[in-house]
Amino acid sequence: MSVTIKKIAKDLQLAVSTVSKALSDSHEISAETKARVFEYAARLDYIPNPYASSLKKGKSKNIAVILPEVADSFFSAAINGIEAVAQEKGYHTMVYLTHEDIKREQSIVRECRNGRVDGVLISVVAGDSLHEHLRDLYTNEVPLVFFDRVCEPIETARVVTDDHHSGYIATKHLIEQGCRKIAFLTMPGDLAITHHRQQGYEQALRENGIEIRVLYGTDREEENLAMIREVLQSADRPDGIIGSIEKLALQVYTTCHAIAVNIPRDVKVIAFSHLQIAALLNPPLTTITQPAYEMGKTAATLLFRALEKKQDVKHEHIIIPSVLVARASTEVL
Amino acid sequence: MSVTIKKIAKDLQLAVSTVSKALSDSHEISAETKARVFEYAARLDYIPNPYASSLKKGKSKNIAVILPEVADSFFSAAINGIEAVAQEKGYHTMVYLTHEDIKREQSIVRECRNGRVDGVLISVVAGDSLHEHLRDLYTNEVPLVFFDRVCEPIETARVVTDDHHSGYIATKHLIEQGCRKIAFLTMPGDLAITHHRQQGYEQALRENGIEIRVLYGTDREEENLAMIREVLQSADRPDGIIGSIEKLALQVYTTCHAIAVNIPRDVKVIAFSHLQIAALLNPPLTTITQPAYEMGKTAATLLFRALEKKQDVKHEHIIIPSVLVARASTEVL
DNA sequence: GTGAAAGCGCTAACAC
DNA sequence: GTGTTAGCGCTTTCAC
Repeated sequence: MSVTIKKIAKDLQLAVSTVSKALSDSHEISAETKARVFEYAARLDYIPNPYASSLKKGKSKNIAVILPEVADSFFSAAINGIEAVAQEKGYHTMVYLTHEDIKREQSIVRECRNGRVDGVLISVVAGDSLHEHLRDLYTNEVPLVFFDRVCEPIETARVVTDDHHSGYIATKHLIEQGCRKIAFLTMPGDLAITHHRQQGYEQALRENGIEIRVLYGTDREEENLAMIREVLQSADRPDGIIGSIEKLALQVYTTCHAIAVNIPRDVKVIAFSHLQIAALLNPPLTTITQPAYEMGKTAATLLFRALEKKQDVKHEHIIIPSVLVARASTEVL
Repeated sequence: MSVTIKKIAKDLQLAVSTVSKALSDSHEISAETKARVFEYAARLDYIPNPYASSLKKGKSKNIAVILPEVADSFFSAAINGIEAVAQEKGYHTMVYLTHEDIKREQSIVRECRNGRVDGVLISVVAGDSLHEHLRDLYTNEVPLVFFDRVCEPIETARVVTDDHHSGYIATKHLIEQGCRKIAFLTMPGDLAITHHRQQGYEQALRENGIEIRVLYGTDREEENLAMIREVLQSADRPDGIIGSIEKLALQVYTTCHAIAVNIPRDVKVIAFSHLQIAALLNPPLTTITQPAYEMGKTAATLLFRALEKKQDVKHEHIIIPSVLVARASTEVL
């Protein structure tokens, strides 16, 4: 068995409560006793049982990070930011992946409601508008922070990037580079983030009298590749494509390579992406780069404000700007 | 307050233990009572307090995944595999990042020793040979599985890829493509994984009477870029480079782009990498692709065998082969 | 400054 | 088939 307060108390001929207080450096305990306890605890390599104290205190020192997936470079970077803050604050990070499945999201969120975690950071699944499970968290007073993909009907803290504006400047960029037939490649469903990007796109097109053309991808890669191929080989092939999701943009690249459509000569491509190596692609990919690490860090910091300082952060809506990095994929030849 | 067994017992005029047994579907309890309990629990949306049961049962249903970082595509994919298995088994995944810092690794591992987690999956930090903290886990009977980066002196379950052989075939591949001055780019420190790759490299060179040339990177990107640049501009520039770490290989790409050294004409490049988009790079990068998702999944499965079936998996050393995918970066022009 | 005792929510041995 | 009870390891009143 591992060493407990009880054992320390017995060996040191002290009461359990005295040891407990000594270990938490209570002012009620004499310096001398504290020293004895600390020293002995260190000698036995005492590590407190987190469950006993969690049970008693009603807090776990755990946070949940619920993500659609982690293969994506955006979420990897975000985890980094979140975990960094959590570790600094002495919290533990539980990671859950929903794989874009609302059922999983629901059951995961449900499990977050009985003390296993003190707070939740979430980037919601795409494609569905159910959100009662999130509201329930809320009712159970588990602080909740949205980052990147928010669920708009739930009024709580959120950290996002300026998606509308990003969609707008991405589109303007293509127009400036001479594109006149610009397609917006996105996923179906009601993901606020892609909607906002699309709205920015549409606004820019409207201002320039250009026709709107939205293409929808699916979860299946082969289907997407076939669809993209068809579009690129069609008579009115777009001369510019905006990938609202990194994965989709890369599928455009794959297709172009496969059927020898030249980027940027035949079609210019810009992507919402967090890829570190966009510059190493063929051709280097113009990106709207989201501040993933920053967003993760900020979201976590917000959560800890709610947890530790009991501050109400419900109404904090933080927007961290993305930056457009122009590269060869949108160059005028 | 949230709903507890006590409340259900009181409302249903049953004993706490009866409710507890009913909820765990014990055969001691009548079907009728079970039904009443289940129904009422569902109606109140009862969620068991994990800490109470963990405290009592001495197990947490949590596992720890300790990684150097997560920005890397390899570890992202591995987390995916691990989390998938954990979720299926009803376990929770705690993710910890060491950022290659042995001190952090030590303190994280220490925290895993008092019941917070039932088992640990780890890919150890590079560059240091301290491992007493790992041995301690061991002594506390916390099952431990190494994946990818193992700590060899600790005799426990491990899931790795065939690094020696991979190093060997990577080198042979370069030789077959006509390279005669082949450099191995790696990190200093005693990481078994890079050592094995290096040994494979050295063996292939020895068999072909080619001189060994090992280049060491650091944690600082600028330093690496400067070093790589110097090597590429030197009189006896290598005609082939093996990146034993994905990041280093990409730094070679960055440098080549910057100083207009042509891959593969001037220098051929092959990398140990899990990049999905290696084919989209300029030029497409030849890789030794590690089965990251598989490795994560296998490691987790092994851990659960130890946890659930109490099987001794200490002596399981599973090797999952990597595959060489030849692309343009090693093409003969 | 220290100790005794209750109790967090749950489980499991044992009694009835 | 159901209830009583003790206790997991810790914190926190409240006595002394």
